Amino acid sequence: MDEVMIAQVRRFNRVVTQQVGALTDRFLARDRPLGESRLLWEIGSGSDGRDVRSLRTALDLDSGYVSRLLRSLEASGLVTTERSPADRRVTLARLTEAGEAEKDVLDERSDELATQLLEALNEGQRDRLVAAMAEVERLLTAATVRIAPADPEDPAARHCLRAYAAELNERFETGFDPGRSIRADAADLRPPAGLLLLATLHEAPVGCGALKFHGTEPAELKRMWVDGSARGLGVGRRLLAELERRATAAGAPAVRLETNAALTEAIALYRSAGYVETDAFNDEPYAHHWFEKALPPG
Amino acid sequence: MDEVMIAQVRRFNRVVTQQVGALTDRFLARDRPLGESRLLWEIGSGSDGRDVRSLRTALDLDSGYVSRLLRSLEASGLVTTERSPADRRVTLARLTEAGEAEKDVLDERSDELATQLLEALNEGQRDRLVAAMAEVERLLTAATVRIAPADPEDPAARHCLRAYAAELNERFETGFDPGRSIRADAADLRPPAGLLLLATLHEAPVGCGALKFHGTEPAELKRMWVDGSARGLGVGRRLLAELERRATAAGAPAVRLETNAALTEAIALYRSAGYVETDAFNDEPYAHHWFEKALPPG
DNA sequence: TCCATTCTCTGACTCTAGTCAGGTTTTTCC
DNA sequence: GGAAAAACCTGACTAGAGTCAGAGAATGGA
Repeated sequence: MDEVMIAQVRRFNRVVTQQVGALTDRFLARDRPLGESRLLWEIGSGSDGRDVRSLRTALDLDSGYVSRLLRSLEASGLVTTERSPADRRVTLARLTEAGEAEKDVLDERSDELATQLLEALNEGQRDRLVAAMAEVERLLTAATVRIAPADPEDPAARHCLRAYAAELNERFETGFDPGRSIRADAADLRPPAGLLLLATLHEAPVGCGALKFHGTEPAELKRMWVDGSARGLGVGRRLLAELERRATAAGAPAVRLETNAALTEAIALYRSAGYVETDAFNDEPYAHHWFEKALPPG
Repeated sequence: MDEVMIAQVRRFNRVVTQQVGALTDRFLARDRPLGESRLLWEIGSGSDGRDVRSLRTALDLDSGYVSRLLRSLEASGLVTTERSPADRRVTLARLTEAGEAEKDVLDERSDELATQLLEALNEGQRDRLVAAMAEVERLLTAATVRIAPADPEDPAARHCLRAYAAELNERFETGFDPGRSIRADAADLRPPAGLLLLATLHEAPVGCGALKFHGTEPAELKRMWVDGSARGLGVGRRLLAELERRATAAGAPAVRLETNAALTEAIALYRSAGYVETDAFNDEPYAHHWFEKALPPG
């Protein structure tokens, strides 16, 4: 890695944590511990109440700690809690009117902070700053996406596979019925028969991709999907590259896939990654295009 | 201010402080309180020792607190302190060999963190991230520069005025002797005769600019200077705009200035800000060009 | 010389943040 | 139905971060 780049990243980290980080904290904490403000903010204005479990994972806090913070917010009249009717073990937290007002104040202060930052700049600088911030945010998010194998029965993986099917059903002119399509069960996507890669951002699943191995025959690419919120971050490309690496490692001479004409971005991705359209190598009813890419010998 | 911009800045703040801030802290604190690591880092590798006072202002910490942190670092053998020979009230802190080694470890971890961030991206994304980070850093720094009037005898102002003279002396072919130039004493740059604006980044002075008023005659622009470290941030332009605003407020119909041909960036700035070259209106020996700009009636 | 100021240190605190080990109530799975 | 797991809560702690008042030594200015 280039030293100049590393130095730039470090300088950025220092400047940003000092200027933005410190300010943000100072603005958020107003006569109240920072933890409480953050929790207040995170509970947000959902009318249904936010379950404590999701608060814990979102803020990465100890369950006892969150419980105590909630008690304290309740004591100040900013939050109410109740047990969920659906599962009476889980607690739902909800902002009171005073809590909403307090959150609005935090919002305002946050806006104020941002405005103050922008005000010192002229219009051209402002535009460039905002554009650069968007770029940094996007790429930092992209850099945070982790790709790792997962079991197809794992809840996060199942979420992705369901979302995949739902999206196909929405986008295909004919809809999509998994029963009519060539099957790829959990067992097919689990080593040694195949494998499934999961892309996660923080703890949330944002994409997947799978392989079915066929010994010394080409491996089949399956279940490529990226969540809408994570598109444009290069997740698909990274999944594809990692799948190819693993196919090579498993001894496959090539990767094959079939796809539907409605999936234009996917097709563009395959082409730009070096996949070449070939004759149909199976009778998948939903497919319009078949692609193949030779792998370097592993 | 545009709502979209504000929203982007806020999103940036959230994402970046979470990802960068949290990581940085985690990396810096290794079996040692974060405060100590930060202090260790800030003391740095100067062979002369760092005076405790400057550490306090740099980290914005209570004097008692810093003292305690230093004791603790001393106890771990990472730092030595001694009284300054010049002023035996001030303490100088210096890293021991073990302290240097520890700082190197922190450096390495910081590099590692940056590398890890970049590694998840492909080459194109990496280049774009680094470029955007540089832009954000630069503009964030620019936005942090504050411009305010100051007394010409104030230490920070004197620093700027000295630096101004030193730079002219260096850049003018003939050198610069303030005695031969038209005078602008402290009294001339203090209301109501005139005024001095100071640009500061955090607490450090990085630029200045002054006006001498002449009743209903054009005001004279004097002592425009920007520190090398702050060039390219639009500080000069902001100083100029603010001086014009204040000249208008003081009832001046125009602003005039003379300048030397060696100061090419300054001349470019004046032209692009709407200044027009005129005949010589004084006999300043160091001047090659005279400019004037009409002000809107205040 | 003497008085105000500067610089640092110490002691005595407070508060926030966070951890850990149970314990209770529900729910789920077999 | 019963055991295991999940979700949350409480109590008891620890450590870090920081504040404040005051003391002592050195310095600078009148």
